[in-house]
Amino acid sequence: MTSQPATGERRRDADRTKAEILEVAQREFAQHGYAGARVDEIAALTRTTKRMIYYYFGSKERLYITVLEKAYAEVREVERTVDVEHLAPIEAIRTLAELTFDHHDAHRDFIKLVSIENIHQGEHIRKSEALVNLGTPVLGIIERILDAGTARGDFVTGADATDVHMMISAFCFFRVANQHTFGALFGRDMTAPEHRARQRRMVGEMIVGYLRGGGGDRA
Amino acid sequence: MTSQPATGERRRDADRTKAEILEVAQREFAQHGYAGARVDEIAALTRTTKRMIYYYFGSKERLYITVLEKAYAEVREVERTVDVEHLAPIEAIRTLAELTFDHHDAHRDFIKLVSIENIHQGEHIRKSEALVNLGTPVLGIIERILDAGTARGDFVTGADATDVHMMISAFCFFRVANQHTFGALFGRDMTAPEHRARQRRMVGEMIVGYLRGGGGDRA
DNA sequence: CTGTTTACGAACTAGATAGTTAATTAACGT
DNA sequence: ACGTTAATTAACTATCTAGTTCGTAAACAG
Repeated sequence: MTSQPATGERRRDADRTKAEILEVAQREFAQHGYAGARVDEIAALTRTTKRMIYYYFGSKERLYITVLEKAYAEVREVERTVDVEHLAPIEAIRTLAELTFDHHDAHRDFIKLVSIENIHQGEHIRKSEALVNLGTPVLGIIERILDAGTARGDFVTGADATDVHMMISAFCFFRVANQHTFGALFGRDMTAPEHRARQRRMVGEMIVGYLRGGGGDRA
Repeated sequence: MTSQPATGERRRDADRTKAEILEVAQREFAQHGYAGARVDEIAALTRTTKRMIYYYFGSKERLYITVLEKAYAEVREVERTVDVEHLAPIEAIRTLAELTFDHHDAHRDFIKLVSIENIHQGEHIRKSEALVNLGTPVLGIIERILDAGTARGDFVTGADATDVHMMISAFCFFRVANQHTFGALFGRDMTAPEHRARQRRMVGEMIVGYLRGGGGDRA
């Protein structure tokens, strides 16, 4: 019998140490911003020490970039498994919008990281080849839905896939990202349960209304 | 003849010192975030010293809150002078959306400050009575447009003013706030001139399409 | 012209913070 | 069993940063 406990609980385990650091770092960066997050605090919240952060990640910035990469990788994994193309175009785009809504609603930390990265003019995301090189599958999906819908005559606009993606993302992102200032100014927590279902319907109606051309003719 | 120069250029001028500090502070907070902004750097970029920042504002946090208050005050001033209610409901809401678009497009620093404030869970905005107490006039405007449109039968949805405001803001805010990550991932600078006019039309078509109920019936 | 107030600047400080050094020990192949 | 390497710890440091101390002089009222 060795000193090693049963279920892979080694005292020294590079993978689990790295994973734990990343998990805590994600929370801390999301909560305090890049400059506001403290390496000491991240270390204190793990079962390991600050030295390990530098051992595995080299610097605060590289740790942050790794957190970003991991967060985006998870998003892409979800997008990869989305299958809405068996639906009729209108239902397909509506479903995609609702899935985007659900995803944003469920991944608050990711949204904060994206906000933070934009405050810093995307200087870190640009340093990550992993992020810049890989495109996202979602644009292809939207493109095909748009083509099908236009062919059928369901969609009147010659809408652009990137624009449509932006429109959907904007709605889903905003209600989570700006919940605090919006709440303070308008006295409504957009992310509260009582608004969720209604707003989820809204994204679908918005995007379908737009694509059908309901706002098109100027009169 | 005194030593005082002609055009109000006194060597000591509390108002202009305060104003200069606020102006520089806004840029610095917007560019680096709350924690990332440096009081020393702000001071260095003014014609005065760090001591003056503490003399007039007391602390980094109070300086930041004052910057926020000033930024919001400017927005409210614009909103206050908006007059779209003489237009027919559809044109009124479309015009409001386009004005919101223009305003967000022109006030990048404001958008960054709002993003920063949300990263900090709105903890500073809540400390400002000036911001929490005063509502915004825009909700009233939208409400009246919605009522008029519903009465006429132009708008089918019993849409809520706050929701509509959110939908418009989301689109206008997102394309500016997230331009860097979006640009890095999709290779398109949403805020580039060549996309501006098209996206401006999009907001209007989106909101009108939604309010007319173009995405409503599920089929 | 003079005393008081308001505005200002230079230099300083205590504590925080990213990053390091160097010694230690667990794991693993042989 | 044993030497090598990978993983880990504790303590340290140089620098930065928000906030302060103290002294000075312009502006202004009488």
